[in-house]
Parts: sequence; C-alpha cells; structure tokens
Amino acid sequence: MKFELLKKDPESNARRGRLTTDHGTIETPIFMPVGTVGSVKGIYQRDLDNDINAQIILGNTYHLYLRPGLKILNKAGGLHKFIHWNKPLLTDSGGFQVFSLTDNRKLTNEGCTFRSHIDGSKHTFTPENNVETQRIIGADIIMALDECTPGNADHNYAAKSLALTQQWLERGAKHFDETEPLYGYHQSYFPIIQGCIYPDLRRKAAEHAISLEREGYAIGGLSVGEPIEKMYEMIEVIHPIIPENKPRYLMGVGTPANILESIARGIDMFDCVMPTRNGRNGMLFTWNGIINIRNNKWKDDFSPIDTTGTSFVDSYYTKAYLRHLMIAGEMLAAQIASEHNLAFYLDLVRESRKHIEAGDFLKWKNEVVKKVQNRL
RNA sequence: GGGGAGAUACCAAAGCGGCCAACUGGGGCAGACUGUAAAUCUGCUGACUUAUGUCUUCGGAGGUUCGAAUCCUUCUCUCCCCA
Repeated sequence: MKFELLKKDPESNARRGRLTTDHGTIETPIFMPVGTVGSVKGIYQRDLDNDINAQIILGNTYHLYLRPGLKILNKAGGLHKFIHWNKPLLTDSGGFQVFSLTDNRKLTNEGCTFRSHIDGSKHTFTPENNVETQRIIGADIIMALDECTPGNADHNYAAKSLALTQQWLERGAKHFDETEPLYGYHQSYFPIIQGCIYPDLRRKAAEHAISLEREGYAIGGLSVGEPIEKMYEMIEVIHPIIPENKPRYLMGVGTPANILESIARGIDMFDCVMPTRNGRNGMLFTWNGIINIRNNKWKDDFSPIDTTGTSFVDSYYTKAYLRHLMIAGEMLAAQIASEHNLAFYLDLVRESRKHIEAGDFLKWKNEVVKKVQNRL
C-alpha cells in the first residue's frame, strides 16, 4: 500500500492524498460506505461502483465471522470475490461490537469473549485470531482489535481501557507481521488510537501507535456520546503526532458537518452508517440541509428528490413518490434514500478534494457547514 | 312479520356506576439514529394551556344517583337468525 500526500491546505490541516492498494486507488479525503455483513444495505455493488462511485467499502469481522463464517469466506476466496467487489475493502475488527454488545461480552487481557447475538453461542476474539480472521476475510485494510471506550468514561476507566487496547495492539501487530496474506495481495494493519476525551491519553495512545510503524492510523472511540467539540479537540491533539505521510482514518464519523470539520483537522478517511441507516429511516442529506422525507410537507411535492444530487435516483424520482414509498413501508424507499445519501456523501468528499486542490477549502467548508445543518 | 345483537374519539376495538379525556392496535403528526443486534426506536394524537388545571365528549332526548360511557325509559340507525 502506498500513500501520497498530494497537497496540504495552507489555511487548515486539510490534506489531499492518494492511497494505492492492490485493489485500486483511493482518492482522499474519502468516505467509505459501511457494508457490515457483506452488503451495503439496500445497494447493489453495481450502483456502489457506477452510480455512487464508492472507492472502498467496509465489512465487519464480528458479523462476517458469525455469518457466513470463515469456512465459507475462505472457500469463496475471500470477501472481494464472495460479494463481487473488486475495489478496496476495509474490515473493522469487531472492536465496535465490544462496545455496542456490551451486555454480551467479557474482556480479559487475553481477549474478548462474546455471546453471539444470533444464537447466544460463545466465541473469543484475541488480537492474534482476530488478525487471522481478517486474513481469511481478505480485506485490503484490516483494523486492530480494540476496546471502543464509551464517550462518558472517566479518566481512570479510559486509562485502563487504553492499556488493554495497547497491549492487544502490540500483539496484533506482531502476529500480523508473522503471517502472510492468503489471497496473493497485500493487506495493511491499522492501529486504533483510543483515549476517550482525555488529551493526555490520546497523546499517549498516538505516540504508542506510531512507534509500531504501520501504514495508516485510525482514531476510534469518538462520536460515541461525547460532546462534539471534544471530538474535534481530540483530533487536534492527535494530528501533530501522526507522521504526515500516513493516512488517518476517523472511525464511525459522521454527519456531513462532522466530516468537513474533521477534514479541516487533517482526517483522510471516514466511515459511518448514517447515510444508509438514516436513509432507511427517512432522512435525506443534501447540500441545502436535511430532509425528513416522511414529513407531511412533501406529500405533493413533485420536484426531483435532489436537483443538485449526482445519483440517478435524484432526478429519476420525485419527493412525493419517495415519501409515499417510505410511508407505505416499501423496500424501494430504503434503497432510493440510501443510494441518494451515499451519493451525497461521496459528492461531499469529492467536492472537498476539489476545494483543497483549488486552495479555498476553508472558506468553502464554513459556508457548506452552515447549509448542510439546516432542516428543510 | 317474529326473535336476537349492537351503536365509544380518524378507523377498529376495550371499558359495563366513581381509579375515564377513556386500555390496546391501526392510521395520522413529529422526533431520534455517528467503526449497523436498527427496513429500527421514541413521543404526541378532544379543546385551551409551559404545566398544575379548566372546559366539552362515549348515537339523540329524557330520567335514576352525591356521581353515568357504564343503570332505566324512549326515539333513531346498523347487523344477525327464523319465517
């Protein structure tokens, strides 16, 4: 994997870069659609590729490990082949599930024991077997197993949690270096920087992570309940510590405004379920603000979904029709809304790249942030 | 013609003397959702009020009672069974 820093914004920490993997090139800043169980919910891979222009998508180790399971994934020749996606893939380790399935898991120094949310069966992730699992899945970028610390954790808990994440990280990195990819293309292992909302812990976590000299670094444990200003502050704390020729991935973020603000603070990669989940629930993101398409006011609005949108759905369908589908509970509603939102998110980062190149990113960003937060 | 059942808020449907402005669904209206246990979840849904509260409601009219959606009389309408 190769990362080229193409341009630095003189007025902010924003960066324009290019990440090259064996499955293709990713122009950064980039948004990565989330496809937890081997599918970006409601979206054909064909549309992801041609309509939305996704450059890389995610999968999730915990979910794929449970279903379809490693045997099938291995037999399929890895996730790319299994799901028919020839562009880059990134898998999350399951660290977020350590956080979100908190009632069904137990943490030890050794690793994390889960109860499956599907059948209650017991499974253990260790940093080592988690790397092996992600070798079998075969993502281009694999993530370290971590504990995603809740945003309201106190300093004491956050410090202990970080120590565990760091111990796991060292073991995972070692195991990664001792093993080979299974399918003939390169994989990269990204550490995840934790530390909750505490600058000292974040600094410590970032310094520790870079000491392991990996190909990219992720920031985790943000947008998990902490005030949004703290999130930006943590990104700022970490920014100078990470070598500038390495990509930075802010995990799980976020709203369009969050993404622009984070790009301004030096983030290169994002993922979030928001465009798909909120889309399924009737929320549309546009350059002019947020639409709740279920609202009564759209019932006889026969204008296109989004005249500024880049997806075919934006001009193909009307607001009134999409509202009708949404209220009738039709599957197509979820598909259209998800496709629109993902196309918007990809457009958002595409425009960000253009404005970084043009040198007017900061001014542009400030104008857009105001607009995209409107409620239409 | 004879016998029976029933009329409750937008719809369906509980309630059968006070705990009823009225259970529960649906519908409607609005909100939430940030490395997806989510095509999910939450709130409101007689009027006026921030709220305590006040006022007008359970087919119509009249009555019994301290008190009625609930009991009685009567009218209107609906449905079912037998001729």
